[in-house]
Amino acid sequence: MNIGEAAKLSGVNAKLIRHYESIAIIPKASRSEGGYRTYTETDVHILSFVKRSRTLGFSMKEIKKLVSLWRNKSRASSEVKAMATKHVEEMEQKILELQEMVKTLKHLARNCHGDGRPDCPILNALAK
Amino acid sequence: MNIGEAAKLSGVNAKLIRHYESIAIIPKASRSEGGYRTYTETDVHILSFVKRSRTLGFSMKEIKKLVSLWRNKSRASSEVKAMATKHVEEMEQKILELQEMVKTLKHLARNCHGDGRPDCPILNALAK
DNA sequence: CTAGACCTTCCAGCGATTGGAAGGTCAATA
DNA sequence: TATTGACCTTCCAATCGCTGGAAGGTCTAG
Repeated sequence: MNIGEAAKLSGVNAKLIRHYESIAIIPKASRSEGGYRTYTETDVHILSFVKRSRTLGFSMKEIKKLVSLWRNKSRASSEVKAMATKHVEEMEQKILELQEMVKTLKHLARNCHGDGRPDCPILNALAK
Repeated sequence: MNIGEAAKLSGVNAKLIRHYESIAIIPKASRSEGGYRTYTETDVHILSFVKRSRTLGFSMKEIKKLVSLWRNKSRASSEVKAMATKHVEEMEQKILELQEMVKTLKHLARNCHGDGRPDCPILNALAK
């Protein structure tokens, strides 16, 4: 199948598929006589894998590793689990940071009358 | 004062100060005879403002607006409050997404024995 | 007078896309 | 058969918020 159909089936758009190939996330597609990239079910499978990994917030670097672990039959689970755990920790940290920001801003917004009057507590606080 | 001292006082490094000037977040600094940028207390104040706004996760575009609102005496609080509220909503959305990812990955990791054995549930799930 | 600490501009890269331009290929219809 | 138009190709540029380096100018202390 051509890139368009692979895109449709995997949910990864054609532009991005080419990009993933260029940064070696996925193997180089074979080509038709006319120079079109051709894809198999397996390729679509890999693309779906990449997409789902992105959905879970893994970086492309991590995904590259995950894909290679997945493509290798060995599939040593220890490394994968370590990556997942580390990633979870990073996301939990990020959540804490965001929650802190939300808390601060909500507090500031509560004290801001939010009308045309000057003297906005939010700005005052930012200026500290 | 020179850029180095302004950096020290504001907590924004010199490179970034120049960058902020180049994208018009802060006004163009006046120059000494030798061509060095010179800063006042007020400039440092603005830089701190920018830094604190970044800490709270505002985008540079938003900060540009916030700085101009802050520099204008009028300081209509309605606009600021709206920005803050919108930003809070976006962050809360992001938190939900991250929590969803964490939940999924934690679930997967729990079922992964994490040793040398092949057949890793995390990879299997990603491949769906 | 010279060392070295500071400053200047410019250019290039990160990560993960997305967009556009300029052109080649393929399948169906006039 | 010719032509349309959907699809494909490559390459280059932009996004965002920095960060780094190179090559050079300025300032101050010894």
